[in-house]
Amino acid sequence: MSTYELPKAYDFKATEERIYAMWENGGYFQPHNDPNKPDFDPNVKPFVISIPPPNVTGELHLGHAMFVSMEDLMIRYHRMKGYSTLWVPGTDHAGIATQLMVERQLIKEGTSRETVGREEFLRRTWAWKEEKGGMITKQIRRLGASCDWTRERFTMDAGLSKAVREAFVRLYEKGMIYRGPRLINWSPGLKTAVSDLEVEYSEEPGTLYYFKYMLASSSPSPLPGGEGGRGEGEYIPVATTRPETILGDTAVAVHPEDERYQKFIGKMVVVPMLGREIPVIADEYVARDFGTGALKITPGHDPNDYEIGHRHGLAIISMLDKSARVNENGGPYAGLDRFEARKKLWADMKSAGLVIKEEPYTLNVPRSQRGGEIVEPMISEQWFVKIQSQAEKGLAAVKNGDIKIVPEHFEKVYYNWLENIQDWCISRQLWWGHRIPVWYCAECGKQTCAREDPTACAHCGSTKIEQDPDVLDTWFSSGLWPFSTLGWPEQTPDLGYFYPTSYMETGYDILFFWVARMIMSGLEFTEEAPFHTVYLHGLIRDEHGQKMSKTKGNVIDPLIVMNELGTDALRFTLLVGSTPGKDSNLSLKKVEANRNFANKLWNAGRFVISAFGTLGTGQLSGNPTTNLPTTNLPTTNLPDYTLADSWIWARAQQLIRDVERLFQIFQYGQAGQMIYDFLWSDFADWYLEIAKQQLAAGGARAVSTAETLLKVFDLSLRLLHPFTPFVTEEIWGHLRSAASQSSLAELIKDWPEVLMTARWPEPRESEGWEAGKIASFEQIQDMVRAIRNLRAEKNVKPGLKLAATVVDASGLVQQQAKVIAALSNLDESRLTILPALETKPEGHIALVVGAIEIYLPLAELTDPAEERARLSKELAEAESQIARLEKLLGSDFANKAPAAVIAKEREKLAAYKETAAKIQAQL
RNA sequence: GGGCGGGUAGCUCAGUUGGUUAGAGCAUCGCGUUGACAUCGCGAAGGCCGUAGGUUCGAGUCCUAUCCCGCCCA
Repeated sequence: MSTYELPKAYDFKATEERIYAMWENGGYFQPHNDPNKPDFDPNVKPFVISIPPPNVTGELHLGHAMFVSMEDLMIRYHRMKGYSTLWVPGTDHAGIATQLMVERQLIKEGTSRETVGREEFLRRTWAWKEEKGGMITKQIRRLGASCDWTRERFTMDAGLSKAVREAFVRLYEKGMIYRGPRLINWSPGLKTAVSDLEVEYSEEPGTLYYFKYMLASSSPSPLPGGEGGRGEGEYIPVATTRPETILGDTAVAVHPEDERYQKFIGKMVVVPMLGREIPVIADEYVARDFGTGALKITPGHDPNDYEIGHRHGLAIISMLDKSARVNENGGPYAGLDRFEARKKLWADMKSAGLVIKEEPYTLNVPRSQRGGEIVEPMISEQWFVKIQSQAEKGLAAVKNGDIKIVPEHFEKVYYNWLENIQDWCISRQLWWGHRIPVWYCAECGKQTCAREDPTACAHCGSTKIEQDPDVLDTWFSSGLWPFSTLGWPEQTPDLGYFYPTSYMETGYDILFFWVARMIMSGLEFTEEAPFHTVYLHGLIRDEHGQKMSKTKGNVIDPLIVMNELGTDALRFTLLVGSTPGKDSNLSLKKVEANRNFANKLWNAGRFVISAFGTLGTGQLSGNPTTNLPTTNLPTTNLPDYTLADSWIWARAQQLIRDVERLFQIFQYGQAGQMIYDFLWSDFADWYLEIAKQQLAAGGARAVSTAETLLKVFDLSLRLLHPFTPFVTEEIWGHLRSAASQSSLAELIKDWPEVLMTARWPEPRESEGWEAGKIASFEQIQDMVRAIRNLRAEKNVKPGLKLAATVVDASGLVQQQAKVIAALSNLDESRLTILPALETKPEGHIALVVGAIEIYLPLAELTDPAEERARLSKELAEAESQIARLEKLLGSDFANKAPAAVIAKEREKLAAYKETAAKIQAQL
């Protein structure tokens, strides 16, 4: 057997890239059962996730790191369970973001989008995409993502574009798409419409302006002429936060029951500075206690006013152009920017005596999600999807359980949104995106909407047709993602087998933007829910819970973290630090701790591997499978498994059950924590230390120990692999090859080539012996801890091996003497174990652990009074526990609690009683 | 205004069918480096689980009220 040497520390830099290439080149990311291949078996269950496509312009941030880690975990787990697993990767063309990026480049070159023209602009955008677009997917690879890159998609690919076209045409033909002038959110800088969801509202300090709406009939005005008077005469006081919109007012509204203003209803008032006369109307929408209780109505520039305008048949005046400058309807203010107009108009009104007062007010300013400029509600000709019927189906799918949302409380959020949904504005005045497939005829004026580009009008046959210049909202194509990526509208083998997909995993921040729209589109176009489970993760914040932002300077770059601490450390931190749907705070300290965990694992692996080298050509204990001894029963001609062997095995089985249970309820973080604790606190801290002894014993004992090390470590690595794929794969590979060169080769003969396709450890029922072994081992742990504790307290030199006398009638200590001696640094040759002891040995300090008494020759280190105090304190503690438990067991608890719970408490009581009695005897 | 989430150790957080001395990481304090690991080991200290009621044999966990903090929608 050759010696197997590994470096002292895990070197992730030398590992990750190599392992990833090995996986990808080995074809392991592709589903093992592929409907495009001849040996396809339709009975194998698929497990499918479509990646939330990042912006093709994007650079990796922690949000990406989070979803990649989470989805990769889900995927790897299912792959190991034997599902034919497919994770479809891809990117999104990100209309606005990408267009802006290319435009910026053009401006740098001293030209512009308009100058080069649409065709050239698109050519440049594609060129940019080809050159730089792969960056984000390379970065996703660094995270260890096991997605099938051979199936990578882009929303502007021919296939996906065809899907978008098909979807649009179908909706159009069903009458579910319409075009018309509506009040929409206009982004004046980008000069495009944006949807309601793309507007964010921020509270900002502003001003509430109070002014006079003069009554038109309140004659005679001291100054003749229709200039709105000089502020003397009858008027309605009105307050507004946006005075410039006065130019577009078409009514003043008051509450019908407002006594102050009832008399004005039906009369006309005069628009300041313009002299237009507009009516005073009554509407219950008006809040009497806000402002002056009278509301100016600007249907062309405010969503609520738009509604009111509709109710009352008011005129709609647009007073801003596409750059948000005042247009011809603003009279003398035409040409001014909206904010300049506000100032000038207010100044003019002031000199006209129409101003009452100004007061500070907190505004809710609508800002564009992209770029942050103030969005202007405006009337504009746009395309809309009638959403009502889709929304109803989307609601039903979750309500009837076809789709489950994790965590559950987001179902309410989802309902709330769909129940109040508005038609979706899908057109964008951009060049980069899927162009709206509608042509207008110059002759008959009708629209032609077609799957293939038409050459003539479908109505009159004229060739004078022109395509709508607008493109579709990027989310329109993203909404088709789960099925368009699989080939829809073609009935491809992939679509047939892998659709509907399984989980949709993403951040809760795009529940409406994306998840809800995918559900609606899926139901609309495929008549199936596109996935059965939605798992929403939280947002990643900095270590004090602050949102990360460039301005705050608290952004953590995942690439830097991976460079410095390793991908596994980052992944494990994100996965274990998160609970479904809850934001989590990331600190580099945690990542560092998890880097240490990877190293711990590495070194545990080194130890296990080193154990193989000590074996020589011993024989195996039997049952040569990956699934470990099915029982702890001894096989012939080998010694029994030791207590430690049985304990670690029982604990490992317990862990497998726990992990499985937690995975089923999406508690991945807790599962990861349990694996961590098992590996560190049980396997490394206790079992490895004991294994050292057992290996040193040589012979059959060493063989069975090495076997247990191998099997338990193998199971642990399998469980951990979905969390930290690189380090586990690397160690497992070494484990495999070292074992293959050892006398344990038989044990690994059914291991696959790589850990990522190894079988997931299946939970099995316990066999009955476990609880006893665990309890015994825990007694040993308690003893060892008590001795270590005392040694530390008394400052016993770490190198000094103590003699000891132990009183134990159960035989456990006798049996485990070596283990106890080694772990608590006792001198085994001077360890006396007695079933009973009449008198306390001279010069010793006593420790009591349950029924076991331990005497250590440390009296000279201790003041007898101090010693009595220590024991008294312990006695008091035990007695208070006894009192507590006796009270508990004397109460209704003993009648009403389940038997098992009561029994547990009785046992505790018995143990405390025993301890108390033993301590009593010392005093 | 409507809805949702949270307040647990100095810090950041776990704690999912209520089971009876509340856990982790980091930070703090002792002690310790000849072969798995100082990216480490051994030990210690630290919490009346926001507050007040209620349900229950039993509440961090369920209910009600209340105070803070955060988010989403209008």
